[in-house]
Amino acid sequence: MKLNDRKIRILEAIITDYIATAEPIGSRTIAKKYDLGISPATIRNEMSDLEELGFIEQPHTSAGRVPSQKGYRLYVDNLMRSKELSSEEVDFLKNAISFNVNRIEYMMEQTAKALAMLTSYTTVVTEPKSRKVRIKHIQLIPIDESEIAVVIVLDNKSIKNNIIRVRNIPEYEELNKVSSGINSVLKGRSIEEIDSKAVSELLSSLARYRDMVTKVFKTVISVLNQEEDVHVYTSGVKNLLGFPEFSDIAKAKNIFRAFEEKDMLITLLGEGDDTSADKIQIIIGGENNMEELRDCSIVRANYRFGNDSVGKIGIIGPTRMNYSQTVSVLTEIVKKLDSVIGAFVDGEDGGYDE
Amino acid sequence: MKLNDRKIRILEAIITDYIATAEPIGSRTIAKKYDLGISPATIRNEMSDLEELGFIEQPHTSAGRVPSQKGYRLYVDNLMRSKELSSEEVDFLKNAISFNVNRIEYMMEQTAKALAMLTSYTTVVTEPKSRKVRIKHIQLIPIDESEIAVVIVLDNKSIKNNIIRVRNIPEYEELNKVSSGINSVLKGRSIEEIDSKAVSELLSSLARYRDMVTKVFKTVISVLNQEEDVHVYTSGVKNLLGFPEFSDIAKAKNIFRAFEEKDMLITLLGEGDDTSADKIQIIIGGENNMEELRDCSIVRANYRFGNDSVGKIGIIGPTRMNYSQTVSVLTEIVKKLDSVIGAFVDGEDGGYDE
DNA sequence: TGTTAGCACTCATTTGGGTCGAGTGCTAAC
DNA sequence: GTTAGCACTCGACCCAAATGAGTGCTAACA
Repeated sequence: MKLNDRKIRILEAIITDYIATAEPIGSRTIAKKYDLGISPATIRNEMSDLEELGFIEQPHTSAGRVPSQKGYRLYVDNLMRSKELSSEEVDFLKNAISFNVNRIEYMMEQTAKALAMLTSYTTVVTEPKSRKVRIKHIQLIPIDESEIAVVIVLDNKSIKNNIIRVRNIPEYEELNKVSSGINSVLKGRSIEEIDSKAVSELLSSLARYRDMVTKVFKTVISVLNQEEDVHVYTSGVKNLLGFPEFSDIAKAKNIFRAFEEKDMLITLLGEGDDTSADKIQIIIGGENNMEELRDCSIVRANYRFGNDSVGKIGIIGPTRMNYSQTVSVLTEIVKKLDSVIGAFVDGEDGGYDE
Repeated sequence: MKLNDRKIRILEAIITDYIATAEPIGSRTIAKKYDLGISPATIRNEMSDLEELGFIEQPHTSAGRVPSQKGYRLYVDNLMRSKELSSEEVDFLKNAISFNVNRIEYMMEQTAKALAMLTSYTTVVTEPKSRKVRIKHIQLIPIDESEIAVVIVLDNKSIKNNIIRVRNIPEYEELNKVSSGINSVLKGRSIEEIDSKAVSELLSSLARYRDMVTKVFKTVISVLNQEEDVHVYTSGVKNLLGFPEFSDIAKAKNIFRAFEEKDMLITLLGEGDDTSADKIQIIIGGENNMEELRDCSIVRANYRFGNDSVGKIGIIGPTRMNYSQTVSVLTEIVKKLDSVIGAFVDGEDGGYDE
């Protein structure tokens, strides 16, 4: 049996309609609503074939057909036409997000929110993360008699800090010298580039502060390894409650459980991941391996931060989500983020704030 | 009409039962389940009185009675017996939360999660915040040719940082001197204690770096004013979906909307607030002014951080929530937090980590 | 040979009536 | 003041019939 042009047109009609209405659709309705120039009976025959081919299925005997996972896949890969964003939508995104790279967490939070509002699905955004991040500067700051703060400036513009407790804290000037010593060894290096010989030399030359310096190194390593958990911003979870497929409370609860588990979200965004890929990826229904999210699809993308580090954005909706619009919105936002962040990292963006 | 002892016992029975079952309760059931030594008919008469007094109400003519807001209020204020936590519960809290004050955000997140699990309601926790926070130290760190990081150590153990862009950045040594100058003026001060004369003197003595220093002060002010938005940790939102009162999707969606609005949560935790109060506060049903949360009650408390700054914890459940258990759990956790944080701030807690 | 009209059949959903039972209020007797 | 008895109310539940959207099959048509 061949998937001829007419079958494809019918399949497209079924998917379009189902995306819009969430109701199974029958032959008569297709004939009436979509001008295919053939009668319901013919459509019935074709639908019977489409079902046999696995592109659509029937919830129960006397109901219409709905697209199957395989059907959506065909649609997404071959049929879907990309949709231009309306100027209102572009404006909305521009106004809803303050592209202020100094407050990157805030920006990501706003991005999540804006996407959730625009698509009326759920949005998940992770902070950018890099394996090759380098140290720009390390500074030790005294807090009180028994504590100092270790401030680590990274070359991806983020600043991490941690408090450590040590027994004897040197005077301010002295502490600055220790800072300098540590900097001389670590500055400009990524985790793989740390020279362990230089480190142990430094340790012996600063024997008086051995305890402290060891702790500092420990902190640095843990920061570079990004052991601390990455932030995840979620928005619009409530949106899903509006869709009829989740009006069953039990189902809804299941999905919500997934959204409360940060680890799950991270796997969801990372699964089968090709970090270098610039392309938007679409994961349909059961293609993700999470039982809880079997009735959901995910449209996700990476955004660049500098040359090397990437964050992820995912938009999660019902399987019959509006893929075309979602892809457009996501493309737009990733482009915007890339350009804003890129300009910032390159220093092209003048913008000395007053 | 007087609220005699017998009426109170009946009211208590109604509330206890309704909290457990979420079903309206009738006179016969009370007579059977609770050994009050009177017949259903008598109970009926008393219930009729209780209804007239406004402590209970009838969803519809042929149903039993449910407690009214006024009824819960009476119960919470006068009738409720405080319940000891079981040792399992205490253990659970102890194990679920790693009381590590160096990672305060993490600790708060865990606290929210643990409370949500233990109570099976929703928990909201805000970071501690203080109006009288003082500066302990300020450090300027060079990032590149056009940017420096301003790191501000506060006396509540938190460290804030911000990147500012400036045109001409002095050498490292010179920058340290500027840091020192700024410190001499700001160290140990809260926002109200900043000496504006000293500031302007400093500004003129550092005329070369006027632009930079001005920006640093601006940053400091904004940090001290805590203009940046406070973190809120929420956990267990999905739990509410398990309660029959929210099995109506529309209602659930409404509530979820509230939980996605950070501002709403903050108001919720802060409303009619007495920051100095150590007491646990209970807000029943419509007593909060949020339409969305009319069917919810909130049990909330402040926890201290140092002498002066406070964070808030709120547990949100259906109006018929188990007030007694919730109060106990919350009391326990606040006590624990106060002691952990207190010990840390006072430096009594030795704990030099190895 | 592909298309279509016609028809019997299926089955989820809706509708309406009937019963059940939990609960009430009232009255009269204790 | 308490209780037994009774009529009444009304939501919940069940069941059967009606509805209608949809199908598959067959036979006629172009």
